[in-house]
Amino acid sequence: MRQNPERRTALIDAAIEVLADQGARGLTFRAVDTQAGVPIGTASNYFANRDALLTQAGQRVFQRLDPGPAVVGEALTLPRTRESVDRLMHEMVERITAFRSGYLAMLELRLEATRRPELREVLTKQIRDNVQENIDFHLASGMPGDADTVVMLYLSLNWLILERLTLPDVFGEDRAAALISAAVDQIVPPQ
Amino acid sequence: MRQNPERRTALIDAAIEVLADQGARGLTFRAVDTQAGVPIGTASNYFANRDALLTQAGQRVFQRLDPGPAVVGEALTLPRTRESVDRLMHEMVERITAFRSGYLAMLELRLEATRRPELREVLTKQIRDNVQENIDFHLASGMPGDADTVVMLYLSLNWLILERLTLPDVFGEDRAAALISAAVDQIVPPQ
DNA sequence: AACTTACCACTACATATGAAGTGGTGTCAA
DNA sequence: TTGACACCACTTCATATGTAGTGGTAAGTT
Repeated sequence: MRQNPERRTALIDAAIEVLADQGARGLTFRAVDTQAGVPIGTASNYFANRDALLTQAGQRVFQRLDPGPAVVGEALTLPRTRESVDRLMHEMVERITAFRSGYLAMLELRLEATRRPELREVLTKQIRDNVQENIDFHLASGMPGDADTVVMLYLSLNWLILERLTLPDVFGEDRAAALISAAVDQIVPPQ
Repeated sequence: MRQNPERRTALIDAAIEVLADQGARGLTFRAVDTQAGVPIGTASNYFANRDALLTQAGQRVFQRLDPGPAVVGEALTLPRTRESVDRLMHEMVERITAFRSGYLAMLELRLEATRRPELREVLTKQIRDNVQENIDFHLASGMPGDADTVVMLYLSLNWLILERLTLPDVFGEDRAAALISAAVDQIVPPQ
């Protein structure tokens, strides 16, 4: 098992692209090698088997989806209004939508998780923590709404993103943007 | 190309199971033959290629998810209250969740649609019509809420189902059920 | 400066899996 | 007897995996 961390990360990122492009079943050592532009056999030297590749890709997607301290810090300076929530939700959806391959890879992994208990555990923990973080942050920020509000936004906006990334013409570009605001309007309680 | 319609339907239903079990990439003629319990080569005699199998599976899932006149008729006898909406949503989620393989197959097809324009068109039309039917039905039923209400329920409950079917332990069984009601509470306007 | 050790990139091979398609045979019914 | 279908076998092709082996480079040692 090789150690070089940059190369390792590059391979995992390549794996994410492969997942998005070709699906979970298309994720092979060779496909990752090709995507990463490294010689055949390299990925095989870095990961014991496909499972390792899958779980590490799952973790990496979350790592890359993390908004980072800049965004979080900025959010805390906003007034505690529904308008601020609206703005934050737009930002979040755009940020996630922009990482198309990551989101699609995540969906592939979810489906793969129905067949692989180990992967399922890893993903369950990640998602659970992620939801909880969102709830904690929302409550700490003093924005209007409770834990259920956050969960509802999580549910509806996730499917909205899925819809945009898989069947963009179901709702058009504009309608999808309007639906973000509609979600906030309906879900976040008046102050 | 063979004609026998029962056998054809049986093969498409087998394809749905294969999609759910093994993913889009696992959908091969042989896998369908095996799943359907027919001799190798049969599916190949009924469908010109994989694309035909995929698109027909997509249509079939919707066909099988259709609630049927009994449910629709009953819904129209309900009082026009938020409680009725709550009940209908529970029914719908249960009905869809019960057809696990169909829903998972649908998700596989969505992801596959990112790579296949033809499939994408078919699915886009199906989903669009489906959403529109839901809106029309809701408005015709006189239940509280407008078109946006229906869309929001569509978004949030779909992701809730996805969560239950792929990572059931993120929200437990009970919490998931409670979230259906929470969605209705937050999204359907007071009367 | 020469030697040693460890790590890594890359290549190549042995093996396995499984898919597609086609053509042929048997069977039943009109 | 002719046509449609079910079933089966064989060929061809494509692609995966895991591992062994080769050579290069960098760092530390004597």
